Amino acid sequence: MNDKLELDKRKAFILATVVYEYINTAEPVGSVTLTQKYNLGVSSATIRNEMAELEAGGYLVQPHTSAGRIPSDAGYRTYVDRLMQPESLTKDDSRRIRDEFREASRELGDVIEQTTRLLSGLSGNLAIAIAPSRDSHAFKHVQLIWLSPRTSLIVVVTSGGVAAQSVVEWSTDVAADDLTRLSNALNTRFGGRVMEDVGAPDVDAVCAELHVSAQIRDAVRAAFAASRKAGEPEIAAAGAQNLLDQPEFHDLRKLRAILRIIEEQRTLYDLIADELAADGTGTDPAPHVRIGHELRADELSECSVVTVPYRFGDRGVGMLAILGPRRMPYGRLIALASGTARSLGDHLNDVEIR
Amino acid sequence: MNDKLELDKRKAFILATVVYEYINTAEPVGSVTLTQKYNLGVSSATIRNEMAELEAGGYLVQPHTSAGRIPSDAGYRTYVDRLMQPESLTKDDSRRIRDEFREASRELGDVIEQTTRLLSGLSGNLAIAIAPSRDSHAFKHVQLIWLSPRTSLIVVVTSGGVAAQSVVEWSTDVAADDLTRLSNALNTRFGGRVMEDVGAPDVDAVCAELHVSAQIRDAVRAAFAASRKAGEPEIAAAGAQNLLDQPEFHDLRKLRAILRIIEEQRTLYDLIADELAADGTGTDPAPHVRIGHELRADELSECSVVTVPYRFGDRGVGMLAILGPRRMPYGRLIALASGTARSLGDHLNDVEIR
DNA sequence: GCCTGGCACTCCGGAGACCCGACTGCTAAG
DNA sequence: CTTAGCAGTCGGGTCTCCGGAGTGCCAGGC
Repeated sequence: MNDKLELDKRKAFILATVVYEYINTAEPVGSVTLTQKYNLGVSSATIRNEMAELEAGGYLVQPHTSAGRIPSDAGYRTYVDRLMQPESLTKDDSRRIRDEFREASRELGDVIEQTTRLLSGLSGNLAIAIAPSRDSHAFKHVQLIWLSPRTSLIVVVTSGGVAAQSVVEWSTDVAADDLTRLSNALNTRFGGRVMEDVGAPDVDAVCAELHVSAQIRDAVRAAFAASRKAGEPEIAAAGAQNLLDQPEFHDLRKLRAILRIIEEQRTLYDLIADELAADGTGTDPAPHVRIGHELRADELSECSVVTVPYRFGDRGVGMLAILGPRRMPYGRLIALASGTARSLGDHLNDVEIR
Repeated sequence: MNDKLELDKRKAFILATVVYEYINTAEPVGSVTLTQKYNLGVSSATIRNEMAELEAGGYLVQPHTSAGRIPSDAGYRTYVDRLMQPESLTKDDSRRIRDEFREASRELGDVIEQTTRLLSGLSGNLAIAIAPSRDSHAFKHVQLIWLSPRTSLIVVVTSGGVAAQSVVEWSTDVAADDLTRLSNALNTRFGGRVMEDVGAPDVDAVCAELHVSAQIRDAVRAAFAASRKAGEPEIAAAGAQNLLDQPEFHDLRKLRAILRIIEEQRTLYDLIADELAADGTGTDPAPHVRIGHELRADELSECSVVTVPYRFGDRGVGMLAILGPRRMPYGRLIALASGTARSLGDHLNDVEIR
């Protein structure tokens, strides 16, 4: 393999055309097809020579002798990075996106799910969304609310919104005043802190000062523990059945592997999360494409993923992704993902989200 | 078809054996196989005659001439209702169920999901769970909490727990006293009501009495709307990839149809919800089996579903289900579903669930 | 030196042809 | 009522064959 192979204008055009044709037909493309469908001004023999060189350069591969060529990972990569012309949203698509978000839910989890359904429908592939993590949020407020002598409500609020709330039942009567005093003490003590810094010992200290019963102390502890756990990533996926249409997934073994990955949210999350980390603060919400082995997962060696981050106010950065066969219409999917991410961000930031 | 065909002892045994054998092998079963593997005391010719009668009676069908027989819906039905011997949980299974719930989450949604993963793993089929609906819950408490001059927290509590909470931002300063007064007024007004009876007009009336700003009124309205919407059914499914192992789903068209149903939670819910309604208050948590066309969905004509209700304190009745090919090990799956439902119910009722 | 027409070669995949095996239904006899 | 035996049916696996698509290479032309 000669990695240094420079692509002259004609080679570039041929490569682009092969990729384009293969994406549309799912059939290996040969030199004659090329000369017939696209006017290249040269004969098929010349194309053959060029294609042989492109194969030597690692951009194309032959499934078997006497078949046409299909793009390699590197071929797709070059296509996406340098040859493809960017597309913008069609009128129809952007209208459908707008309409969808016009009546979107106000519940973060619901919005995420709805977005994946939308994006999988538009793209005809599997769509994935992860919600911004609520890590590193500032403590804002805690309140113990008297409901009845034997029941109370505990609410913990962080900069990310209400992080935990629960109704608890006491075995003995509790006075409203005591709850208020405890609330105030906790608030002064924890004000300005980050959630990670509020541990069980801190809660215990305050409770001890006020001679609060063990029962109440445990309940408060649990509430804080839950509010820290609320930072767990939320993730949604939709459109798995779309993948069945693609001939590359007609093989049951491959299909099974993919389905397993989709159901294991952990793997799915990891798949996209490194992109999140790489993106850092995500000042530019640029779409990223990872192709085949770049995904570093054997089961996904025939897949590509388009990811695009979106920003949700002070809650951080979330991620939208489309997973499909390597042979995907990159231009269109990038436009769709970007457009959807933008609308999703707008929706989240405009509307009061719970 | 002669529906009145009475099954004498031998016919019953043959039918049971055919179903059993087909469940285990997935191959149409013929008369010779039967005589060889099970000692019936008669020759294969006799079995052939009997099987022909069973086919005439509608219990068996032949995929094509010169193939063995497979059970019809009616055949499975008879097997499940009258011929099959009930199984109980194996030691191993019940241990795994117990272990799983020992460290189960305290979040209802999480528990539901975890349960489907457990049940799909144990059963090797698709597992579905729906959480008890929170419909018809009693209003308990509403509280507007002062966080800062420009931000407040609104919490609505129903008999089902915290139904809605949100942090709202005001465009003008708000006094803590006003919030307390409004909270008290709302509580006295709505105390003892059912959530369905608390509409926007009621909220408006109280707000008007106290001359509360439109901004606050709208926020309270939204909180109540959200808390009514919290009654929406929660549903989870896991184990779709298990279905790929079954030869009946190797046909891509069928597979696609099934996957679509699984992803459309609405359909999935409907599929199981009528069972919920039929079960009523569910005093006896008996498992139900629906076979093939009994499911009233063409896509599922080759599937069966085992459902079993579980009770969650005063929140109502939820449902656990296993969906798989008609050719499923009914005895084992019924035992698994029942056992899991029991443990799930115990867990939910013992632990303080948020 | 690059392009092109032509030719020989390769290989996949679909269409038949074929046979084997697994059943059944039926009949006649015990 | 049961049984052995037999003829008939049908699906599915295997084998062969052939056409089509495509390649690589070579020799000649611009």
